[in-house]
Amino acid sequence: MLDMKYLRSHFAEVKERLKFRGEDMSAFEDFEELEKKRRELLGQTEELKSKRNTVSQEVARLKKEKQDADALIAEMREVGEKIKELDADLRDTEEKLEQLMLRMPNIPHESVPAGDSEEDNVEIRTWGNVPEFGFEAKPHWDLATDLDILDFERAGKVTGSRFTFYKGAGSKLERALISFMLDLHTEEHGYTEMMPPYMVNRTSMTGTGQLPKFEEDAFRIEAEDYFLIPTAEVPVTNYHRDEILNGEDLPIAYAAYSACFRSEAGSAGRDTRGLIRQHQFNKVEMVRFVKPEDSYTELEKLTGHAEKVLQLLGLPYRVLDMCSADLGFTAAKKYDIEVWLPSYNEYKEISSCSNFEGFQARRANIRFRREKNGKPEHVHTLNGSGLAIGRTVAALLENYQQEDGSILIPEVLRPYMGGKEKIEKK
RNA sequence: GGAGAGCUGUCCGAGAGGUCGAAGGAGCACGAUUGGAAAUCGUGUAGACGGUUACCGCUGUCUCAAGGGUUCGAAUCCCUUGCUCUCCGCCA
Repeated sequence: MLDMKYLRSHFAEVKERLKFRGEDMSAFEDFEELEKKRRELLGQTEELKSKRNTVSQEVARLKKEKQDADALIAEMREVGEKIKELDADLRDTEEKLEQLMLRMPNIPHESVPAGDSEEDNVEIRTWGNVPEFGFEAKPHWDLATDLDILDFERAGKVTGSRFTFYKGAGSKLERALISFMLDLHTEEHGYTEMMPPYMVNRTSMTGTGQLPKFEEDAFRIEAEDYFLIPTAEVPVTNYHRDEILNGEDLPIAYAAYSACFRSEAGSAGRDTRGLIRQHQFNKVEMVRFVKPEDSYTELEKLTGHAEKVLQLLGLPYRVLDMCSADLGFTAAKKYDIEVWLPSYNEYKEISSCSNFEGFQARRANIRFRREKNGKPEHVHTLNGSGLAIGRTVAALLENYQQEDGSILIPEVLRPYMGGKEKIEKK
């Protein structure tokens, strides 16, 4: 959510910035009028309440002195009715204003490149060498099925499409990657490990920006009105919802493993094979709560932490600076990290590192105090995948495949794989 | 799932229709005292949203789990929801 006071005084400017990201502003045209109406109603009702308060004290005094207060009480009864009316009107106006605000996307940072589509994202660096195979390389779904380490078919029977069973060395590899990434982030990068709930309530989903606009992307538990988390970002960011943090404790950094659930509404027909687009996948997520003035250096740091995982795994990747059209609803600035995927013969997103500035902090009411008795300010929040595990498995299988269909295990993972050097057919 | 108890400020805890943003402690901050500390004493110690303002500030409204209701007036009475605790049942 944007800052209401800022919006009030810079509405024209904000409109320009949001048009820059391709947002249709017609839905927000009512903002100024609603905002003005809100303040008018607030002024009126507060004035009456003030009157009621003073007169009520007067009534108390008269009664104490055994004097007649009936006239005042009658008068206040009317005032009470009027207040009730105004309050109802005010509530209605505030509700409309809030709904509007909750659907207004974040303002892009000035460094965000202009663009109309994902074509305009800017590649800012690449790392590693794209492998060249002296044989016909296979996609990971074929490799994995041959090795009997993934079973998409039976998952289809047991649940439905876009699910999988990990099996044997495949399951162990998934587990190894989770442990490896968590250990790296906690031991080398200073994160505190966390395992969050996989279901959250509506308030949490609204806090991080998945709701109200993107409800169809999430799985919902109807009986409780809970949502399966699409990413650990949701529970972990909301961990500090409605809190005032101690400025000295910032930055606060959490690394959380969780399963993630996405309905993939609107993705029918895309990436139908393999691990790339599943309804359920594992991910290690990094979340940072920082001071506003630090958030852009923090974003570089966070992105570096995600890149480090790929470097240690020896997987070639590139980093993209997301253009104005591809920023997503909540981010002010976003880098995507894409790993090389031989089966696609291109780079494919494996991590997304974002600076939300105060956008989530305002929604979720996460603040901090610089000094003991200082005024609370909103923190800036950031998060990034470090990394999506399923896609990492896909990349490992494809990039480390051998001619005989076996998979070489990168050195850093071997301690987590019982010392095993390769995955091969039994 | 059944029965019961509770939810007040950073924490503990009073409060039972008007004088309550809320007694009293503790904690914390600052000051006095001290060679320094402990102890002691003094002072201070919410947030949101408006108005006003160059700034310090001043001022109004709201907030005692959340939302609604009764009343001239609600922390206090009523209703709904959430959460916590105890006992029973079921259970990884």
